[in-house]
Amino acid sequence: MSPETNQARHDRDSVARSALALLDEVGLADLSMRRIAARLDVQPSALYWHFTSKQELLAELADRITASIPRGSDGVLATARGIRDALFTHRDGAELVLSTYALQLGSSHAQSVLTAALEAHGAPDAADRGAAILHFVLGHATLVQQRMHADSHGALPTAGEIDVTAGLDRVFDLGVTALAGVLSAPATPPRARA
Amino acid sequence: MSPETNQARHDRDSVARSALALLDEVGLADLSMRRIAARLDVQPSALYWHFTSKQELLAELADRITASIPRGSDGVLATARGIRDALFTHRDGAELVLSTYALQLGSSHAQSVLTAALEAHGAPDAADRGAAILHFVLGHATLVQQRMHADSHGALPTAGEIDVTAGLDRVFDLGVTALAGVLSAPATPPRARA
DNA sequence: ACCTGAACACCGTTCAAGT
DNA sequence: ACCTGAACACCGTTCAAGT
Repeated sequence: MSPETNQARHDRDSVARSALALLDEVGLADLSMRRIAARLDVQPSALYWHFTSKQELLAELADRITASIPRGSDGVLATARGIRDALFTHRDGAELVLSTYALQLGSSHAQSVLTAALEAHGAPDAADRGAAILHFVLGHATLVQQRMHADSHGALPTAGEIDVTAGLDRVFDLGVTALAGVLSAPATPPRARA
Repeated sequence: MSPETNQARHDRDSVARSALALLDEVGLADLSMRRIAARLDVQPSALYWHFTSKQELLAELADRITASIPRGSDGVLATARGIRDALFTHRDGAELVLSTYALQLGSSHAQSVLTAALEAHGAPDAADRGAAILHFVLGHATLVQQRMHADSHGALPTAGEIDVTAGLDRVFDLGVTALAGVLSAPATPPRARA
């Protein structure tokens, strides 16, 4: 009985996976190194063998979230939805990716997927439009996700029976198609050019 | 010599102003209740006479930042720039307003100024476009502001001599004009309708 | 009306030392 | 290679008590 007696012995991957699971349970604000350590039955200082700082751990989590973004979706809108949905996969995922991206840590996978989709569509300023769409998606998703969670637990001024999330999908689609350029706008079919 | 002997005696306004000044010096991450209290020569617990929580204080700061957004600028792009510049007026202003707005605390002054500008321009979906532009501006400004400050202090992977801020103004203008609708696009002058 | 003093339950990080 | 134990310098918040 030497293999799984009860000693833990973790590595980078097991720490990150445990942290990601804890993120879903308690949210980013309560995701502390001490809580992660407790979940692994380990002293807080043990985490610093695997990650040099909390920031590095968070960057790893952000990378795992963006890594699940599907490449080569059909069209810019579908790609943008893929990014948004990846952010929504984990609690506070948008906020986490936004702040990590701002500090220029973590990969730029989302950015590259977006510009690829734009180039495939023949957009003129693929790089600039890709950046703009990414900024919009991150801002939008951060706002919506925080609001969604605040709604589910009643901790805000409830304005009657109105669902605050209603209409936000419409705003998202409008935003992405507008930023992508006239080519992929759904309401106005592209007029054949001479 | 009774008026200004040395006793402090503060109110809501003096606390908020001191906190805003400290924000510019140390940034949002290091803006603690204890630091604000120290700056006012007061015990940390004294702050809770004026604000029920740190979150309420931060919401007040966010309101003061957005209150400086000018109403009735000429055009949607100018209005959006006014919002961005107001966020840039204080260190981490964009991040602060974004997170406060997400929690649905603080005023929606920025939102209303934007939709007003859009309606004045005769945009069809003024409310939706206003929301989309606000999400874009908040996401964009948060990203840019964090990157700007990381640049000025050398704490990131410097990719040669390239200025990271270069081209971001272009992305901002492109994003806002695209989201506002074809009417106010600068590169393509509005073709006279029949 | 506004503040002190003391406490409670937490943080991230470092570092010698253990196995 | 991976972890413990103990410490350091912090947090936000509460609450009785002072003036």
